[in-house]
Amino acid sequence: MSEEGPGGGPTPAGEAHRYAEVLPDVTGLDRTFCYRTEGTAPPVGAVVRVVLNGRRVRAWVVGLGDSLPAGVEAQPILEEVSLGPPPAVVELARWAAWRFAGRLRPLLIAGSPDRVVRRLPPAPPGRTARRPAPGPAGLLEEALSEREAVVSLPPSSPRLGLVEEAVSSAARSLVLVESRRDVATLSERLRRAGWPVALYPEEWAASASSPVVVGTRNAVFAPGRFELVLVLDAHSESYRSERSPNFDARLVAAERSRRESGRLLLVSFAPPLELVAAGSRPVFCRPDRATRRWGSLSVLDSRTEDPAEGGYPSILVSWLRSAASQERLSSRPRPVVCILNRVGRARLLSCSSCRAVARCPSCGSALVQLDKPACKQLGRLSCPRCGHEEPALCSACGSARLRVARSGVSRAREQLEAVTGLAVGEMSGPRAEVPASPVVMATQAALHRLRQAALVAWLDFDQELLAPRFRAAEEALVLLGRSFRLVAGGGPAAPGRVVVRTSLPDHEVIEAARRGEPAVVTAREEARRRLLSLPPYAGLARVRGEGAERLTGRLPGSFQVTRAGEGYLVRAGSPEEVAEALAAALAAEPAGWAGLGVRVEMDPVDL
DNA sequence: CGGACAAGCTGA
DNA sequence: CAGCTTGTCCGG
Repeated sequence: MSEEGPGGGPTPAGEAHRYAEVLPDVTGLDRTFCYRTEGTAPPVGAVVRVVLNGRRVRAWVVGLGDSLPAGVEAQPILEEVSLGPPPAVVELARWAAWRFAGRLRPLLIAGSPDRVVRRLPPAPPGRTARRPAPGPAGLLEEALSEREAVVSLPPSSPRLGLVEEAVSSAARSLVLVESRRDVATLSERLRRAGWPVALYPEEWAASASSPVVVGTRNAVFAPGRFELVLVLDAHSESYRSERSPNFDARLVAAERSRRESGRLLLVSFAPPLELVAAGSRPVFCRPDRATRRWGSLSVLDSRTEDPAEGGYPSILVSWLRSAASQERLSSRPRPVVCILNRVGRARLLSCSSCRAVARCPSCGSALVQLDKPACKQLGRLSCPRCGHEEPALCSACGSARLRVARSGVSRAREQLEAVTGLAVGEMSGPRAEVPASPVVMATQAALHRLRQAALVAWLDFDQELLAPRFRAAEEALVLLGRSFRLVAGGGPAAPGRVVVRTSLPDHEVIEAARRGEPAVVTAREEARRRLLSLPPYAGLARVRGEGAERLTGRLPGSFQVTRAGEGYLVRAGSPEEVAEALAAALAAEPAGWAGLGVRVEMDPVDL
């Protein structure tokens, strides 16, 4: 906040405060203002209506006091509109705004009801469910005796029993899941098992007192106090907000459970280093090898295959065919899924006569060939970075004979159809329909869209293993875990198979998935990131926008600032140091966020 | 953000 | 110079 709130110090609850510090619900205005309260002051967090600069706007009460900053004349609060986040959640949101160097408003929105709530319903009677039988080998019992713990279970472990066991250990639990779909399925199952469940944010009012609250990332700002916060699929990137402030619900959950003296339980088949680094939280996993296994992983070494097979080795083709024919006999056939993480027709083209690679004349990156809906004119080349388009001709020699050096899904679909003799459908993009064909050629979007698969085959897993991002290994392991979850749908009687084609069959990601031991990856990552001073052993932030230079210029000399694309990368010993320095630099700015025009991305993922 | 108000552009 | 666009400033 760039302004002083009303003074007067802390006053006992219920006392009639004369002034309220208020944050208007106005984009681009991250300042608080003081208003007069009439009668009983609204509580901190309440949504009120005030007149600001002649317009009536909604605002949150973020503080209360009995005196005004000098030279300010306060107008009255017009009305109390709705309940909002309780004071402790407002404080949590303030912490998150600091930690992720962003504005408070989006976080208060995350913690507020989506429609007007005048009063909270009475707390429902205690749980009506039976006490569930203890889950896998007392694993959870041990984990639940810790303040914070990580539980590492195979991707296809059933989750209802686990959630029930966890939730029955606390009077009130917050369960965070990665997707809306998970909210729906998990809450429905819990209700069927007799648990009173509130969905966040739809049942905002009920979530203030319901014994179980289920929601996605924003639910970490749900009202009330929680004895237990349970985060499922804690490896999921969906816990990180992609909008500014790009808060990470896992870190906010950890902060919240510390503040509320509750427990935090993170469940994941591939716990990221950030969550387990340096023994910060004990990790519990199944003690025996057999129950730890993820499933059957077939690795195809692309270095030893016959080049004449064109990337579709005969053994793979026979697996695809037999899986497809087996599914044909089933009453609910599951698709056989091949994944190639490249959209479009061709991702790399070179000239057949002069061998020049097709590159963008303005930015230099490799030109790609996309499909019908994505490009205006079929066959033209386009630049994925700057959007430049040109005809499919070699810019060096003018030849029209371009060779596809690396194909995308749509070309791979045609090739796969030719090589297997089966009907192959295509699935790419976030809202692609699930094709009816027995075989599906897809990008990784399929891992989220499909519920089940008979087989998942990664046609070029090198691309994931060697992706130029520092979290590539962990991300690749998550992709394999998700693949195993897809093929596990057939139950123990019909175990699915995951196939990986790679030139790196001994890569630690492959080994971790084969043995069901994500710690193999974590151990390597720990060493590497320490060596390279990468998170969690450093704090990183990307600062972009007009004021980026100005803001980073105000950081103390101990901060390493480098240019990164159209922004600056700030590096220090820890994220908290970066957050603190950015907050200080911002406080020196008279107009705050609004006047400066900067966007800060804390702990960026795409580096 | 959005309104208020000022300064700049256009056309008869 | 009215009438409109564009820019800048500011909010309790």
